[in-house]
Amino acid sequence: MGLDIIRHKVADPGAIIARGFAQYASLNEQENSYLAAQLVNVQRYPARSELIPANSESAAALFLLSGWACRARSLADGRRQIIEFLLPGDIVGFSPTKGRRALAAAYALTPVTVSLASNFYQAFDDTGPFEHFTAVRRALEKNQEMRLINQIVRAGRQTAYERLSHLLLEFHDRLARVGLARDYTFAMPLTQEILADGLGLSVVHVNRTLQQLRREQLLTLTDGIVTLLEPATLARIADFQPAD
Amino acid sequence: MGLDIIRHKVADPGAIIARGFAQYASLNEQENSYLAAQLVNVQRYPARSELIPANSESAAALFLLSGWACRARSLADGRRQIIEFLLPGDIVGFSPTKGRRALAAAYALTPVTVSLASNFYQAFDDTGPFEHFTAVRRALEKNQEMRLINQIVRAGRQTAYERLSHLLLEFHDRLARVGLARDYTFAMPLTQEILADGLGLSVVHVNRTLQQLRREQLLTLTDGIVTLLEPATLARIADFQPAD
DNA sequence: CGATGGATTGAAAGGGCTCAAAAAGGGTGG
DNA sequence: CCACCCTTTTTGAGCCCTTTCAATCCATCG
Repeated sequence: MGLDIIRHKVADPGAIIARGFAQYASLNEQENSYLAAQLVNVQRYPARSELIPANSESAAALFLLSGWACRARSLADGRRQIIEFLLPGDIVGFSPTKGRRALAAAYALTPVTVSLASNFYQAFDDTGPFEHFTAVRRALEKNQEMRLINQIVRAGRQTAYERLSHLLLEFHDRLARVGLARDYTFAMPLTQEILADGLGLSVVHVNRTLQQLRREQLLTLTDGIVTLLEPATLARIADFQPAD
Repeated sequence: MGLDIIRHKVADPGAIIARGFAQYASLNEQENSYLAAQLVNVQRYPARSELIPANSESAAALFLLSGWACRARSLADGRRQIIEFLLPGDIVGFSPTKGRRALAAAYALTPVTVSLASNFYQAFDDTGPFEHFTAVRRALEKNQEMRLINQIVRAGRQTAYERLSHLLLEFHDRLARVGLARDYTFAMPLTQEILADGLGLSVVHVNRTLQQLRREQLLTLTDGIVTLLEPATLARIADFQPAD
């Protein structure tokens, strides 16, 4: 198998969703089969495609089976800010739970495969028939809020060096939870321009900051594969605390 | 009355909560009286006090009747980032809805009066007995997420000049909704240091940026009273779009 | 009246940006 | 397998927005 796991070549693409859910509640048989049934409608989108338009309303959920996506907002003059990154196992446009109205557009950053689960959010309501989904929904909401808060702190008060370290630690933490990291190595299929839009930096500065981290032997990044060589040092630099 | 409204001297302090709720759903009599009953336990806290510790769990809601608060996170070396500002009418620590665990500490920025509503969140659940509260909860969650997103875009991609304009427009928008602005004039009881922590800037630069905005006749700010003289121009500068 | 917190100003340094161009990859068609 | 094109990464240089460090000013208050 080798790098297969890291490169996200998994036999059953739906397994990643189940693995994600299982972190927060152990589902019963009924719930597991409902979940599996929701994942059958698989679709592919190319990089850069808009998965969910801003201000759109929908009761459907998009489970991200493979590939990376983001929610982003652009200013009138073209500056773009990525609000949050969405990784395999995440739900794209999870926010529709609230008012069912996307507050920012979601885009594919790489080619992605998603499962379109229409009306899934109904099952997620407290009033839904599945007792354990509420716990999962709350956990996902909490994770999302934590991501937004981290993004604010990074952009508001950290240097480029700290920001980049922090974001990479976050990626590792999130991927490791769904089994997409081996030790401290994981795939990060993002261009430096995308990183820049996520960090609130210029591409050039992302490049130079990455080089600094490499020069200091804190990490390697080649061919889209990141290895955090000194995770403890990076965590200290970035003031990083993993979600519980 | 004059400036009384702006200075937040209102006869019935609980009215501001009802006004806030009424924006999102028209409550029935039962709901209104439940809400009123929740507001009787009024408490005062001085500026700088910690209203909700980070990582604390609670099913109680704090209705902010008067004064301003924030959620904030500090880095190990003392740098502080305000995640979001909480204005009169807001619910402090609203996030406990999710997992009932505060992700960031909440602090009073001025002396505040709050109503402590224990177990209020139960009434907010979809399973609660009050049919209109779900709509309100969703609207509040949406507003909060929008605030976090705005904070990210400001800090990540806007200049100091744009950031400050944007934040002041947001304050106006939010205060106007609960009747705490007259035209484009409102009270903003924040020091420049607090603004700096909210904007991800240094105090000195906030000061200079404010002076620039004043010099250009875009606003006035004296004695904690802001007047946006050219709201349309400010909105264009800041790429501001009010919540629907 | 000294003490204190906040606003303001000046000067200098620096982190990060812009502009520009060169390398390095990665496909694609011939 | 090479030529060509387009994207991405890397470098260099200069600039500027923002920060830091220090004072000073100002109002409030015990």
